[in-house]
Amino acid sequence: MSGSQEGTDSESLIPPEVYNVIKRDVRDFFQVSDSEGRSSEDETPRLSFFSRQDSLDAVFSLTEDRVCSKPQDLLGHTASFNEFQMRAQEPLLYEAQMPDLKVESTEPDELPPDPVPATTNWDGEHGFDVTFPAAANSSSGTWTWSSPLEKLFVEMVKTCPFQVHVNQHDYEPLNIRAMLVYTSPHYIQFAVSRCPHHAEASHDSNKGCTQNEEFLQHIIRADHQNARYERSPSGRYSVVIPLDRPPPGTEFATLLLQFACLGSCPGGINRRTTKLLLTLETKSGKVVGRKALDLRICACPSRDRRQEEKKAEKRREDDRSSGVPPTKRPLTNSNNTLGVPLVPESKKVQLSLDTRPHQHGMQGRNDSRSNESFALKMVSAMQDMMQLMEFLRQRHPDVLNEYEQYRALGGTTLQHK
Amino acid sequence: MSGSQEGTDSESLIPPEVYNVIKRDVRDFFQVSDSEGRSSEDETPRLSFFSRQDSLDAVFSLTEDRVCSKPQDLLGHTASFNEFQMRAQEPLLYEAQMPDLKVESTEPDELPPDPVPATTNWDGEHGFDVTFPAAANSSSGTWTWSSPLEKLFVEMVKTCPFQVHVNQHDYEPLNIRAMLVYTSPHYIQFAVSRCPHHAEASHDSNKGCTQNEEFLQHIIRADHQNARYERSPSGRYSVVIPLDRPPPGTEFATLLLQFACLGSCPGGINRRTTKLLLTLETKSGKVVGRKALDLRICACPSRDRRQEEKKAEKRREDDRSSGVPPTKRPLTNSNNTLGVPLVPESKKVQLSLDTRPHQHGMQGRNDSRSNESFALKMVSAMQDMMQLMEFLRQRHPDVLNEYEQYRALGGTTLQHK
DNA sequence: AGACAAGTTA
DNA sequence: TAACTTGTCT
Ligand SMILES: [Zn+2]
Ligand SMILES: [Zn+2]
Repeated sequence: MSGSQEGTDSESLIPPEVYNVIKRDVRDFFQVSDSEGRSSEDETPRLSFFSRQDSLDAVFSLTEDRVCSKPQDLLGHTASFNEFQMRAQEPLLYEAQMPDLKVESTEPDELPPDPVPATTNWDGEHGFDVTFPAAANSSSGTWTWSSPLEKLFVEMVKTCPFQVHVNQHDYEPLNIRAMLVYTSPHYIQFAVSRCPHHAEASHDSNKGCTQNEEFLQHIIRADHQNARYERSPSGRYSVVIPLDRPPPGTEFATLLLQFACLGSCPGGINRRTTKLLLTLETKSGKVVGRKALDLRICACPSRDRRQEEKKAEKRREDDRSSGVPPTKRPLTNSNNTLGVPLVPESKKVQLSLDTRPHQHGMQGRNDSRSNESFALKMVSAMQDMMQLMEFLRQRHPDVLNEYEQYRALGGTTLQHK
Repeated sequence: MSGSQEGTDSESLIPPEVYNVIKRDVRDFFQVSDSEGRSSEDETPRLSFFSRQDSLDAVFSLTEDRVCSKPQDLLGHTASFNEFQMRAQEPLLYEAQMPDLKVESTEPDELPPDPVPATTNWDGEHGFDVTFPAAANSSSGTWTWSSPLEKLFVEMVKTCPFQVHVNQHDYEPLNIRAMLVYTSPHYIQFAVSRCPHHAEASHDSNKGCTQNEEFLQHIIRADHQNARYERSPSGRYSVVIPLDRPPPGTEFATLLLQFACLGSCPGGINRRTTKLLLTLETKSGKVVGRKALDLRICACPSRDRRQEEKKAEKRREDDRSSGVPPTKRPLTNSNNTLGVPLVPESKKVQLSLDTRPHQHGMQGRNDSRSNESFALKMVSAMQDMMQLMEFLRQRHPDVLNEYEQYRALGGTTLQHK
């Protein structure tokens, strides 16, 4: 622990409901465990904001150090982290808040390339969108789409149909590229590939396939004659499928994909959450649209969907009872607790703390508990830190690296334990 | 289904308790599933008496065809299959019944070699035995020995101490060889090796180890300076450790072993049960003692031990309520229902059916259910078939092959579905 | 679909 | 150690 604040104090100051909501959201967002990161079988995340050594308590006291060391009566905005998580999936909202940072309206070449692929939706001028057949949905067995979760659940190596919508009037020939990425900022840097077991040429799932060494590493398979399997220089696997024109009278073309590993595969995805990244590309490879879908490859799609939807319900319940409002709250420069303006570092961000009180009223219930405002302030601070990280990840991975080194060298403010 | 007997009939003729006990024992013994063998991820057992196509019902009607087609009032001996399974672990008993087939009292060279290693205990002239420290037992956490089950439960890559007893007065230098084998007759033919995930050189469990390609395949590791890792021509991995003399005043030497895969590893052991085979060998490699221990490598040894012991208790309960006596019953030529004398085929076994009524009284409760005698007869028949298989496996694998081909060609008596 | 199995997390 | 997760069996 650093400074004057004891780690256990931070917990005692927070009402348990709020504390639990914070814990829950940090866990889900980063996919770190309560005690010591994920199992030893994992790749070590390079981005170690919540490193192996940090218990959540330690992280919390760090937050206090940075944001709350001077007692103030901050009644910050209140929102749980999952709200932020949702925001990250809403580029339009994001863009509205940060006009300097048009993520998707410009050339894709401007985006941080391969190591950290963009996962924001962008319909583009072709009106790109992906939907699923309403029929057979949620009951068929081999796959099911959850609208409330916006998440697809599929069995391994079973064909799943994607309805690809592109403006009919446009006759430029286009491709769809499909790629998997990890959802968590901890893991998004790593390429998603098949586990050693399923990548063995002798495995059943590889019978009758091109016994190409590289192909065995591809989780995504396209049921299409002209599918082209690619491996990027950074090691990411994707498959490129020519976009067939929708049949006359139909407003979409159907894309057939399979996924050749389970989300639980040891040595592979290993229970990390994933997104399916579908990008619309010109024949020359220029990205003109993007859609990122949460994807879970599992043995029992319908059971797991039911389970996750129930869990999401419980989550909303907990939000309510902890006073954290479930409504989305756009983050702007005027309501963030970090004091770091939401502009890129290249534009001369001053990194000094800004601890001015925020004037936004509490949006949850305002009950009699004396610690409430502190607790909610904590939530806000954590939330902003996470958003900052996401921002850096997307815009300035180099800064994250720098930060990392800083921590590795035992930077005074952040050092603890 | 073959012949005049419908598969479903066989079930209806058997009291449910008895039927369930049969099913239970066949499943556990062969590790076949009720419907279609094990998961598709498996090696295909060459020995397919219960093949992928055979439901248990089909197998049952087969049994009737062969043994019970002529209605007879056979009140056969009654015993569940697990009794047989236990018998297989008792070579002395075995030998007493089949004096022509001294399994362990002769040169090991006479035994069916590598592809089917012997798993019978043999203390030999050195009084070879293996025990476990009584302390720390069942509570320590990383390993626990279950006396009732005669089974060792260990965590992966945790050191477990084996107390090796050898007559003190013998000064010949000896080795211990440790090897894993599958328990089920279906799988014992396959070498046990590490799963692809854990066999990757980059895996944590291989840090600081000889990065020898072969070593990565060894599940068993010995904490001993002079341990020698071997791979047999048939692909079985074992480790040979010089047997240290017991310290003066002690009657055993301590052998330290680790196991570098879980019993559940996909692409590896894959939930099949295993035995740890410890053989006492002279320096020239002659086997002079053997001990086979049931072994489960798992993440929660104590939980799983508790669970299996509870299950064994329930099993005895079911035996009792189904009228199948839990006592061991030696099988001899005079009480087997198969009509196949228990001598090797090389000694001119006639394979004709022998359906003479057996005079052995029922040993279980003799209640009013009309189907009881038929059901118990079924139990006997199945039991004998299983013993026959075990016998063939140990003594005449070539005959099993022949039988297999016979079935593959659609042998009339056995063919079904 | 429900129950079980077995690694992981709390 | 209990609860949860998630593949597999019934
Ligand atoms: Zn896999
Ligand atoms: Zn393994």
